[in-house]
Amino acid sequence: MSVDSPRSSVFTFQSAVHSDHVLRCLDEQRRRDTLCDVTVVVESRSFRAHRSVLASCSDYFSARFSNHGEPGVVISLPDEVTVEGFEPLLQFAYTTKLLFTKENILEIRNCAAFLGFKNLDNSCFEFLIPKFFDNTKNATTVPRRQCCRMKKCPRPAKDSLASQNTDSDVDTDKSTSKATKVQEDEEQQTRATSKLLEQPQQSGDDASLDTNSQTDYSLLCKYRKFQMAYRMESCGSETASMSPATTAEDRCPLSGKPCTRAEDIKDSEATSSKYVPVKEGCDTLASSSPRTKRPHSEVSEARCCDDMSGLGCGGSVGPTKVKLEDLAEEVPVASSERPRVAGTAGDWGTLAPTEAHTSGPSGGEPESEQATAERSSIEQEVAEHLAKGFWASQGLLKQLDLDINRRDCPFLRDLGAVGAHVPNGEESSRAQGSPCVSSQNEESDSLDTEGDSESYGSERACELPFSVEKIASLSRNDFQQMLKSQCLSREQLDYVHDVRRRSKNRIAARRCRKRKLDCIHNLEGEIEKLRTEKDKLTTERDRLNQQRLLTWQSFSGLYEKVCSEAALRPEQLQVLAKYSPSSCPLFALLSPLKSTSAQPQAPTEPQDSTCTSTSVGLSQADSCSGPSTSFAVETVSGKVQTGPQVLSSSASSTTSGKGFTSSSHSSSSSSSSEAFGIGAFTSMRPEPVSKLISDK
DNA sequence: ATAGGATGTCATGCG
DNA sequence: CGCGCATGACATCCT
Repeated sequence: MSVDSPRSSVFTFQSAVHSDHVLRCLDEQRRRDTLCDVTVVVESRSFRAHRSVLASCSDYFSARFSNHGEPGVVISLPDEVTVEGFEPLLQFAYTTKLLFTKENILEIRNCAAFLGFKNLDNSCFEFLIPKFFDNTKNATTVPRRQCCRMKKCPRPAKDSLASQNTDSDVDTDKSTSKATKVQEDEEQQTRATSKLLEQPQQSGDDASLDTNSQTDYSLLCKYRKFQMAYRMESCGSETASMSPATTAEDRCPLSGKPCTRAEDIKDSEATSSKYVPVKEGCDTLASSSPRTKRPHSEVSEARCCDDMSGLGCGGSVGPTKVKLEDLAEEVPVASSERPRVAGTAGDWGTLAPTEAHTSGPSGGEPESEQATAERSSIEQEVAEHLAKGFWASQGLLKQLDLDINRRDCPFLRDLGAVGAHVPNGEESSRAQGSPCVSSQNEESDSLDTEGDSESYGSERACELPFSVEKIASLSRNDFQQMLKSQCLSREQLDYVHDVRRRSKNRIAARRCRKRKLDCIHNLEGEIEKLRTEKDKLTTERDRLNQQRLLTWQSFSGLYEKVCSEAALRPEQLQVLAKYSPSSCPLFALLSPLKSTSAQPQAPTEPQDSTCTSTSVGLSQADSCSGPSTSFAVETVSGKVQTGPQVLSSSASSTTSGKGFTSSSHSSSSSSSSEAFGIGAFTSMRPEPVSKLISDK
């Protein structure tokens, strides 16, 4: 919208939300199947959509629709496109958000390539796929594709995934320009890639396994002195199990989907010790030039190095053809660099501990700190990469775009949403109004938890030859060995131990808090469950009461009928009542005689033996009602309708039945009144009564 | 300005 | 005895 001013100046107002709004409306329409003019059939599943939207996003659809002018067209996609891959893409088309998991990223990528989906930065796939699937491999064999692509660095021929991906990406680009023509090629690529990625896919399964394995831990027990938590944690440290939240909430900060951490965690043991210093070394390189003034390309390159270092890229990379690991291992951080490196927001070395935050509120299994750090570092790295790609693709990653908050980046926004600290030059998501690039220096000192001023100030003073995170992440033995290998002063030793203690404690505190939260959540769930159960039981009780009343009334009618037909005299009735439980409706018939109200308005509860009356103790019977009697009532009601054959067996099988029968014949004052409990009530059936009467 | 959440740190107890 | 962990308490920062 533009408005002409009185003077010839032209002002432009550009809505920042308009496009979002339009897209949102389109998505809404799609969901409601409003104004949709195409049905896309994928694997026998139909998706309604707008041709214009699809065509805008996909060369494939664009080409297809150009041949179908009429609305209401149904397009069946070839087998190469699967629901698993297409659905996220469709969602992306309408929401700009691509939800992916480690499991479906390949499928999405293949579908995107096939369909020529635009604006899905290939570098995302380039980055994500190897990140997801190659991490368990020897890190040094995994090239950082973004670097390598540009530099065409040599790759091990066996690193099929990487090379394949790279090649595929090229094809993807191709397909973007002429999707319909490269379908065959794409198919081949797809198949080849899938084949080659079989192994990685397994790692994905592992991840899911781990995910599942951790869903069954009870936080409630943790609450009780955290016993279970303790057990699970010790377990989780080994199995790298994740939280149930992950589960649910412990989703990848990038996508809201379950993360790949399990895999990452698994090899964290193997990589973490290397991982951190490598980053440092790389960062040392990266930080050798002024961060703020570095053009984006350089930033990316530096980042690329970082990323690569994370992967342990052994190939030559980018502008700095240095084997980073060697650098990190061999070059002790100079005192002049160290503080900056450590305190710099972009320091990968500070990443691991910081990232442990990501596991915090998202819930989940207490992980080993290394596992957490490692897993999180992957997530962070992925997020960072995606963020870069996002900004770059949006043309926002420029020095001048100081008003772009990292929050505007979907990846980092999500990352921040889970409480993650964002490492690197870009300050943490907490920082307000922070420019995504320009803040690198300004915020550099306030970044990492591990990089608090005190730590690094002291570290600077001590000039320690190793990083803080190394201090914290090493095992006890390794730590001791490292200390021995270094000739440290007393002050340095104290400081190192202090750092280690605080770091450990920090992580422990996180675990502790997370457990508490999980316990609270679990207890809430349990309360809700119990509440539901209570409601259910209350309803059941009411129903049973109602049924009991009806049963009692039915019995009363039957007894009355029988007695009237038999024309029993009051004495006979009393005799009969003598051997009947007070709960028997027979008493109702005696009420006129005894001038008591045996009333069914409050149906007499079948009583316990302790309150059974051998005489006509109606009032007693009333007073003996108890909650446990409802079962008996149900028994009665159930058997009343079962007929004589059941009744006879039931009566003869119960002691009360026997007592009733025998006493009726002997007319002895049976002391078996105690037997007139539930069973007695159960045995009080019309048939025995009539039999008794007839016997009489 | 203030409340509340998140996080780090310290002290303490336990294994 | 040293160490790691769990946890309560407190401080600080941030929203």
